[in-house]
Amino acid sequence: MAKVNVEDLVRDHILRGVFKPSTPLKMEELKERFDVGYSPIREALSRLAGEGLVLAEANKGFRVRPLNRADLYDIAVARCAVEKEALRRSMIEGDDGWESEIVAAMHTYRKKAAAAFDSAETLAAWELSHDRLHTALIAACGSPRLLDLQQRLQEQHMRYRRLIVIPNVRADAHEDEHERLAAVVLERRLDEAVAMIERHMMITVDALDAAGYWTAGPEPET
Amino acid sequence: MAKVNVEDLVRDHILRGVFKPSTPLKMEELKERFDVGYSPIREALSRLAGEGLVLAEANKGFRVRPLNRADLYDIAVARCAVEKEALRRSMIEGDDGWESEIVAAMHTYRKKAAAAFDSAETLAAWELSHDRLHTALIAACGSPRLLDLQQRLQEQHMRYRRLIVIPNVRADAHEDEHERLAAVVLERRLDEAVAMIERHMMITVDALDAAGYWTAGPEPET
DNA sequence: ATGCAACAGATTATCGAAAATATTTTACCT
DNA sequence: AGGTAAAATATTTTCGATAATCTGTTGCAT
Repeated sequence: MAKVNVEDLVRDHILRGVFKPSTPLKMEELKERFDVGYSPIREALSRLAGEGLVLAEANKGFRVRPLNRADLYDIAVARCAVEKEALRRSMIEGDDGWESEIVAAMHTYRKKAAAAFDSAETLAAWELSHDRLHTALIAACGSPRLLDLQQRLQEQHMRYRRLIVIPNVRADAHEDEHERLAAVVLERRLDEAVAMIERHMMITVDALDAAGYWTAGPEPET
Repeated sequence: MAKVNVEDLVRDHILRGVFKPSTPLKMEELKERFDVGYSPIREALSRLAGEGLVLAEANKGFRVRPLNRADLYDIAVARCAVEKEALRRSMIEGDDGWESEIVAAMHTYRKKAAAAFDSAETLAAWELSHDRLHTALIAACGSPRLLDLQQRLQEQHMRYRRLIVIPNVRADAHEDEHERLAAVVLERRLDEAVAMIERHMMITVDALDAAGYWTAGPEPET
């Protein structure tokens, strides 16, 4: 069998929703499913706990981190801190290569967005191109830590974004916030870009609020 | 024997410099020293790797993360992103309780700073009060993630700060940047405070540069 | 001498049994 | 019935033996 990494495997399962929020991650079950011993599983879960996708309670094992509004809002706040600073630095330092990567990412994003609702696969492809675009924007920031933080926060955000089909993809491309954001970034209008990304971070929070998502069912806090 | 957590134990050893930068963390040795089996050690080291204090290489084990200028600078950049945003939110949301905590932290800091150079213990106490002050400033930001990130970045920063005795404690308290920073924060002069903390983040970078620290010996990059 | 392959020693990574801890069930008393 | 204690079961967590991998060394051919 191909050599696969348990951490990535579990992460994928969580992000794809195979392991649902709050689900206990039983040792026996994971051992069976991935065909590995206890040690690699515990190690992987420990790391994922540090990453924020998994919750660990002493002597009670691990479970998939639950979703709630407060946590989503917090992700947005943290992303705000990271992406604002990273974008600022990126727009100051970014060279021609950086610009062209943005143009390329934007092109892909447009294509994937157009076909987003054709199937589950094209939807996933759209999501991927979306995250890639955001990464491209800050790619020139020069800070490994900011890039890594963005990556992790994007992952955590993804689980929430998938709760609803975000009504953010318009037939008219110019209606899409990303079009305008990318344009402003490439024109190096720094303050405008930072302000835009700050608002942009709140889209999923607002969308779920507008849909009444958190009021519908009884909210599971734990 | 008291029930202790291996992760905290190893973290302390790294931060206190018992385990020096780049030192391989051998399983056998740690097993012996802490009197535990392999599993808890690997788990702890995995988490510490995610935290950034330890480096993990597949099939080559773990070692204490090395120190170099680029990494210190990156810590400063990340702290900049986190503390600027957190301070901003804290200054907007902070109530009377928050203010009084700052006054208290500042008082302690002043006392510890005055006695900082008496002994190794008082120096450590000063460091602790310093980090506590910074935490107090952003305590009202309302974001668990930003608070957690600050904590982790402070830890990572600590190893660098200890490389030199930072000539930042003046007999005249008003010369200390922290005095002015705390004052500006309490007066809610937002833009000034954010600008100050941004500069403040670079103190250790500049101090080590000024001391020629990185040019002295041959820099170990790996 | 130099390069390379096979061997030997050291170290990490994994496994599954055993110990520790939590949870559920049962039995008993008021 | 309601509540508590003890036993039984389920689950996590740790341990040390074993397997896998890396590193350095020897011996041999060029």
